[in-house]
Amino acid sequence: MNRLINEVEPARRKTLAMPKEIIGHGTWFDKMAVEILERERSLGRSLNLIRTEMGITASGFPHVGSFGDAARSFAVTLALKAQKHNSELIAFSDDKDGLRKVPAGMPQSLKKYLGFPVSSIPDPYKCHKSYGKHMSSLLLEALDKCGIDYRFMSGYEAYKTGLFNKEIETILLNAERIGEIIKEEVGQEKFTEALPYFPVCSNCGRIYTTQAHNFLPKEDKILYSCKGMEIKGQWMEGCGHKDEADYTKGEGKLSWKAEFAARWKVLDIRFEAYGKDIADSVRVNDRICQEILDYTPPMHAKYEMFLDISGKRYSKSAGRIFSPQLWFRYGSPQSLLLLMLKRFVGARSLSVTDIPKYMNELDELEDIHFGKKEITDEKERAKLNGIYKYSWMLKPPARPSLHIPYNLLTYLAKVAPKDSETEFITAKLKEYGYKTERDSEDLERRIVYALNWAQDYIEIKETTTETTAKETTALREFIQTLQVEKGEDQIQGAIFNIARKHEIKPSRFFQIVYTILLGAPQGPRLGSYIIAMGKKNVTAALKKALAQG
RNA sequence: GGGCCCGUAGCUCAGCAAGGAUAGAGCACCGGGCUUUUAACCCGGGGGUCCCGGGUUCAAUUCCCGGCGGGCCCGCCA
Repeated sequence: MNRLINEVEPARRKTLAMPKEIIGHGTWFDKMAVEILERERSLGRSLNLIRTEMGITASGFPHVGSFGDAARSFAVTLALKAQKHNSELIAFSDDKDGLRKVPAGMPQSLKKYLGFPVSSIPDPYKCHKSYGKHMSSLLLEALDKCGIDYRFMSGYEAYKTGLFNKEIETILLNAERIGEIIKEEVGQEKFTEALPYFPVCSNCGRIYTTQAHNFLPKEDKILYSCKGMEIKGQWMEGCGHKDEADYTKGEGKLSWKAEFAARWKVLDIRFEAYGKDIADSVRVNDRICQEILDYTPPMHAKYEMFLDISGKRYSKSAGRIFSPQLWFRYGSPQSLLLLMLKRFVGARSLSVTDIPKYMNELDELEDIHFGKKEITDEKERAKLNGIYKYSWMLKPPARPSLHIPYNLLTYLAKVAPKDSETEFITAKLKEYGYKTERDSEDLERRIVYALNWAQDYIEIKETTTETTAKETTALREFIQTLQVEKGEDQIQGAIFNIARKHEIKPSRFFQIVYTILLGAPQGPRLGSYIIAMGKKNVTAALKKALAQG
């Protein structure tokens, strides 16, 4: 093959060396699907149903990171399906986990439930069966909104119904070796003594205060004592109770250091992505899965955490929650999916202020998808088009939508007069030549995003500005004129005339008026804006500014 | 102590997965157009040792190794 390339003239090399076939939709996910299939084939496992998995945290508010896990895993499932293999995503709720900390913004009354499994804590908002259910459903709502399809499983139910019984037994019987594996991989010695299982204390109801020290295989029982544990730098005191737990009845759960392995084997999981914060646990589980449970663990993909603008990680409990719901206030589900899917690796700073970028980028990708924008490189085109399709979870719309730059919409939203925002914006867009009658539903959604944005992030302040005596006189005259002039053009013209009459550069005079009305040195065409805003309001604002200046 | 990510235009970044021709975008800046200067929009312009050094290759911003600089994660639980 190499020789052949060398013999042809250089200009043709590319076409010969390049024509590697584009895999699937040309994205990372398609490549991953191929790798999974190759791996499964070489392992000789059945390809009838290839399962991917994600974990749902139920102990705190879901944030965009948890959402990303789901979006990426589901994209892999879709890629597998695109290659004609049956696949499904398991959404496994970690609702048997204990509450470690009361999340910021939640009632302090929850403190008494610290250490309790989140599925046995009442929902403080009273809309769900439990605290855990409330939290996990927030994420599930976001998934539904984005068209992410999954099979839901509850950890609490799984333990209760004995789904992991056999694996728990194997793990407990091999606890010593597991303790060594953990020590080898992460240097933690705790499990060389304690069993990798947390019983729920039959006396105080907490799960993280117990230590399991003996396993009685014949009776399916685990002996424990409720001695307390350090969680997130805080000592959680145990009640001192000693008892036995029956693991077949779900009277406890496996530690994460061994639970994934059990899940992978029982559910026959072939792919699971994970954030780098749990990389150690995954490594440990991979070994336990292979060496103890005799099941080759799923293929993995590791992704980075999201950072906020100051470089700190988005934390579920730090009160800086960037939730999917927050995103949907300013941007479409597809724009969030685009963020998650366009790149797999790499840390990313993320701020709400990035949303407009992704909204615009999605429009650009849509242009490529519908052939409105030319991309000469075939591979590049396939990839961008693929990302677009995955942003729609492979169900892209049949027709392109009406594209309006996000910043234009927020700009219009900012200056739109109260109570007639949509009308004002639509009228302006029409004036700029946009075909607003088309796709009015989509347009309305875009306007709502922009209005939310403007409301939350752009402060309109009527401000005063330093003016010279000449300028003050001019402003007074302008106020007078406003009482008389009726039309947009007349007002527009009057500004020029008054400025010239008082020997002020029109640009300076415009600046003054904009600053007073909008708090910014420029803005929309004033004649029409003043009409839209209402002459009374404008007059009042100008008078106020004069009085203060 | 262990591991990971990032370093591309003045700023923010894309491109890097499966290496390919003059390396892109937004913002900012400069010039022009849009019924007489302003927003939006459109057209044009300047601006880069793709962090440094090796290696692989016909070909490296892209892959590999080693530096330097910035940042993150884990080291209890999850």
